Amino acid sequence: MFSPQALQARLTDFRCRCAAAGLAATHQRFVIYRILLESKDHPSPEAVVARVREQIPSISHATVYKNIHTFVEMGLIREVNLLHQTSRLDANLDRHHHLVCEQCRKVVDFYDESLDRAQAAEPAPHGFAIRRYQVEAHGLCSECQSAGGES
Amino acid sequence: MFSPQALQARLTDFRCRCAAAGLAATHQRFVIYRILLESKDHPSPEAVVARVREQIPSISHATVYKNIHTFVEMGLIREVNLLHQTSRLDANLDRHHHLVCEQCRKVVDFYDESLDRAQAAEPAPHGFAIRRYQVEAHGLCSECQSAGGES
DNA sequence: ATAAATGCAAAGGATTTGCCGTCAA
DNA sequence: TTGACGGCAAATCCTTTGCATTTAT
Repeated sequence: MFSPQALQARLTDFRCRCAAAGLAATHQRFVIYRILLESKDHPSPEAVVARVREQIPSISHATVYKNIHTFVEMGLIREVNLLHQTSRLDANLDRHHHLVCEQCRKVVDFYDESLDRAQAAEPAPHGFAIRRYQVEAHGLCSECQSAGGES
Repeated sequence: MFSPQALQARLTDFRCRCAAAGLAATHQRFVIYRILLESKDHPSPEAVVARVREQIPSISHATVYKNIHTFVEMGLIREVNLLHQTSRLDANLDRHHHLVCEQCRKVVDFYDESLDRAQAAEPAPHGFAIRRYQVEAHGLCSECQSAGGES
């Protein structure tokens, strides 16, 4: 994911950001973050648990899950899939896109011709065959804005 | 989601497509599909179970879940979130997009300036505040193409 | 008649919770 | 010292599975 130098830089930043946020720089927390930085494959929390256990065999699921949440809140990492708690179904097959609320996970249809035209200039890497583009616009729905979406 | 006429048309189509696919036109199957057509909110399977139970109180989870899978395979409905089995994490905060394999759910980073420029021409509906755009390109990775991705 | 579909209940996997002991600051 | 953190185990939620019964064709 990162060059060795960039990796070092981020790990140093990490200590600062923990200090700034008033978070203890525990060994577990540090290893979990390093594993995430080194992972090129968008791992699941379970995969992170497995990788961390190679270095800290006794680490618990709870610790890994809690730290992942902390990192997301700090903005240190992101979830690729905002909507992963459950499947979400759509019987509307017309060309359209989705607004996804980062707070409450509401999904709203979004018809927009500019977005319909989104198309890559580069060929897809690794021989990946693209079938369709789907734009997700992430943000806050009006309810969550008024509720104070300072997440 | 659809006008009354469009709804009727789709329900008629539905019977034809079931017949064509050799699927029995059961009452349960029909009601599940109608609920999906009428739902404007991208419901979860659990939400579909709840709505169907207003009409068929005795319907089982298994029936709803199995039919949803059948409908997705037939292409009658789509999943908004291809990646919903588990969270997927990304420590790479650089601007980039994702290729998602419809078959094996692998996620590959995709850097492309054209996609970076994706932006709506229309204002977002319902006062939704867009924070960032994220393009997902859905298709088949090279491994799944060779394996015969005739899903 | 017969293959497919439903319903039930139990199992499975991911994630969260509460509580207690431990550690970083 | 002390509040935050880690570990454990149980609980929860979503989804799948196996099997016996019913139903559509």
